[in-house]
Amino acid sequence: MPDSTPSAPLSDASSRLLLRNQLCHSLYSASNAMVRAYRPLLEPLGLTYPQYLVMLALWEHDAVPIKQLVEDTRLDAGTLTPILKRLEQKALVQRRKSTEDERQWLIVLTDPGAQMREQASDIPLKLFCMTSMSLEQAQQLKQAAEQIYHDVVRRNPVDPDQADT
Amino acid sequence: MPDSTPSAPLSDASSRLLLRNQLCHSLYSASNAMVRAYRPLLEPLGLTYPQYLVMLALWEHDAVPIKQLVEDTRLDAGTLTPILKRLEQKALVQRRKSTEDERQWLIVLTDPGAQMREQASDIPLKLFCMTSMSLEQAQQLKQAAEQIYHDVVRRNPVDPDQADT
DNA sequence: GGTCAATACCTTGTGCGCAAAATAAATCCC
DNA sequence: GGGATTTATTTTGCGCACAAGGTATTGACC
Repeated sequence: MPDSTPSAPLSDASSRLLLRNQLCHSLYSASNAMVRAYRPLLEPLGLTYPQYLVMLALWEHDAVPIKQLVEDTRLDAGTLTPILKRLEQKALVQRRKSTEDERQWLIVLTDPGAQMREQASDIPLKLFCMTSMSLEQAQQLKQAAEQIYHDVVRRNPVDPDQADT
Repeated sequence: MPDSTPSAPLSDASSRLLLRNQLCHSLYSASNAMVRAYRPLLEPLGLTYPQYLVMLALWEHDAVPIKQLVEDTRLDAGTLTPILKRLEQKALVQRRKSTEDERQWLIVLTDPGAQMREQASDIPLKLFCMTSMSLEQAQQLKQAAEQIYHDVVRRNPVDPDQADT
């Protein structure tokens, strides 16, 4: 392996700046490619990938405040607002004002929204089958992605109070 | 581990639809968090993460046609056009018409663009230090991300002729 | 040498990501 | 109980992702 996998990709500044040594570039392009791969699978449902994430969250817990959707989907609140608006336009969800806290909106599945779960049930397997990964590899990759997520979120917290604890 | 890491996350449709079993969700949020983590590091250079990717590519090969930048950065051509326009506005690159093929533009670093490489040299290490990953873990994650990228790109090719070969 | 398809690149339109600022309701606190 | 602070959500503005469609140049083929 003369140069495709140098033994010390962090050894000097020059090799660190090589695109082929950039873990983040691999992560970034893999994520984008994955969203692209979802597109034809989600197209029959009329969903985008982030919209699908919201539906996944709602199929687990219906009638949840937006705050919890932010937490579960890891989407930004400012991103979620227009996504929910579009899901509402498609008659998949409804907004209901929380009774005990007038600031909160509860997001509720409509019947079509709840029924869509069936049509989506084979999507995860289909996407997994696009890859040549073993289940073990996939689990390992998931765990590594989780670790990097929590690491960099901890160091770039939304709430500065959580920094360096 | 009663339910946080079920032994068979692909066993039935119900558990496959759980957000916590979605490798793609981990990948997606890790990638987004990573880009967020780059922001404060790139802010002194006045670059976004995709712009930084282009600069990385140019620091390797100057005076390249856009077609090669598409390949190296894995960014879409339609995405690259406005990125290059912004880099040009910041006087980091210039466009030069190729002499042997009038369709091609060559992207050339300006002096400030080339000199920016020095200021960027410690960014990869800084980001790596935000994580708690070992070098081995990082290399493993990179390789897994590469695999998933090539797998799903092969199955969702830009050029249909490449499908299922 | 003139069509015709392929190639390189750009444009347009929609949706997302996210920082920063705004709004409005709840809570703290004296 | 009234003003200050916090919390839940929305808005605004900019940049990116990408599909679809357009333009112009090249090269292949007849």
